[in-house]
Amino acid sequence: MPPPARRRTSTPRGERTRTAIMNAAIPLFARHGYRGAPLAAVADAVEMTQPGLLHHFPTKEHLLMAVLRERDRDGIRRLREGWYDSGRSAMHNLETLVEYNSTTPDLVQMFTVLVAEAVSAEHPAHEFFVERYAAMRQRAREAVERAQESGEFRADVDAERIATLILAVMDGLQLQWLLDGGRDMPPSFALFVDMLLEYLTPGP
Amino acid sequence: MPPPARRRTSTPRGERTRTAIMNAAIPLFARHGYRGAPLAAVADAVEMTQPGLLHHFPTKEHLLMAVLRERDRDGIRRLREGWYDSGRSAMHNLETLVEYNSTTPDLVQMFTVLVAEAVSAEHPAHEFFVERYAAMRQRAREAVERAQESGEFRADVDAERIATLILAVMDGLQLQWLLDGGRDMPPSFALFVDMLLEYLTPGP
DNA sequence: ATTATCTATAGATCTATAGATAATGC
DNA sequence: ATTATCTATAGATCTATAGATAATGC
Repeated sequence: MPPPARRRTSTPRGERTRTAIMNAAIPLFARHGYRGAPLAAVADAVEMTQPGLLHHFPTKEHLLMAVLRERDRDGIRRLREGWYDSGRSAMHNLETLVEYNSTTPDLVQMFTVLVAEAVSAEHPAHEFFVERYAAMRQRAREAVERAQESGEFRADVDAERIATLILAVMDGLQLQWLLDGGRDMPPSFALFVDMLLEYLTPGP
Repeated sequence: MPPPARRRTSTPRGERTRTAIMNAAIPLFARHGYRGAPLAAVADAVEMTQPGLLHHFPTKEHLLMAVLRERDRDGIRRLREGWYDSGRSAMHNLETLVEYNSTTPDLVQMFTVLVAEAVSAEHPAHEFFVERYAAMRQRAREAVERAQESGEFRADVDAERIATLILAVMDGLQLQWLLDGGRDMPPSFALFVDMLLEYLTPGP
């Protein structure tokens, strides 16, 4: 006999509620972090009781991971096209991503706050973020390496370090942007890309 | 009649205890954030009871702010010399700072975790970090501007944006370093400084 | 019949206060 | 005398469970 199904089947209504709960959780995790956001606040935001919410996500940790995985999938989709055409187009893609990010402050804040919280190995999302960063770095590294192989970028620079720098600039700009509403991200990132392309372009 | 003194006078013994408490708080705020670190854990670490601790810092918030201000003063002291000699020496100073930071992971982690928590305007350290970043950015901007005025750096780049980038790279590298123990910060930062100096050096 | 939601609540934390005792310093 | 520390505890949260009721779908 097969083991009992782990997840209860769910109706269309249930699916809608799950989605609403995840969307409501984003600004709350963003503002208060995982530890600081009470489940009851998420439940309130979708006008239901806290035990009602737990019918859809058996624990707070399940809710957290569901939100992270769902939103991460979205972000990855956004990087698909044009990523490998050339080094320049990959960098251009990143600029587009940064512009998009600057239109979704809640999402950016949630990821910024949660990754910092998750630096600690005990945090439920620690593994998730370790893997997420490794994957993003590898993706960026591959783009740089291809451009190096084609001769578009100079080959005497460590592609992994460039990848690390690119992620660092994106994260660091997000932090300053969140901390001080006025600060604009895209032009600062564009300046970095400018620097990077000049640096990586082979001398004449 | 003068109003009663706000802070109780304190003996040498009291001062020692205060210092011990602040030092014990650093790794705990680093690992669990402000909200996640119970006062009782800090008290345990210095082998005293939680109400005993509150004799020295009237509230948890007072402890947080005392630790932040104390450690910030330290960091600023470390940037004084050579900062203004030239653009290159300022950048070299930053490399030294990054190298120093890589020897104090607890401090780096505390600042990284707390600034993210403090992005939210309700956080008790929000104002502190907003001001801290504004001050650091201004300091970096001034160094770039002086190098531009002396002709060492090209003058057609916005010094404020360069300053923003420098802070972003430092923060972003710290995050990846904390998340993935192995990642080395100083060489990545050195690569960035290399790029930056090449970019800012006036053409021949 | 099954899923969705609610009320009630146990059990675990956590900050801060009240009030007593122990240690220290003029 | 004053500061430092302790015991005891009130009061506020917060997660998760038990068990009942309401709504939905074959």
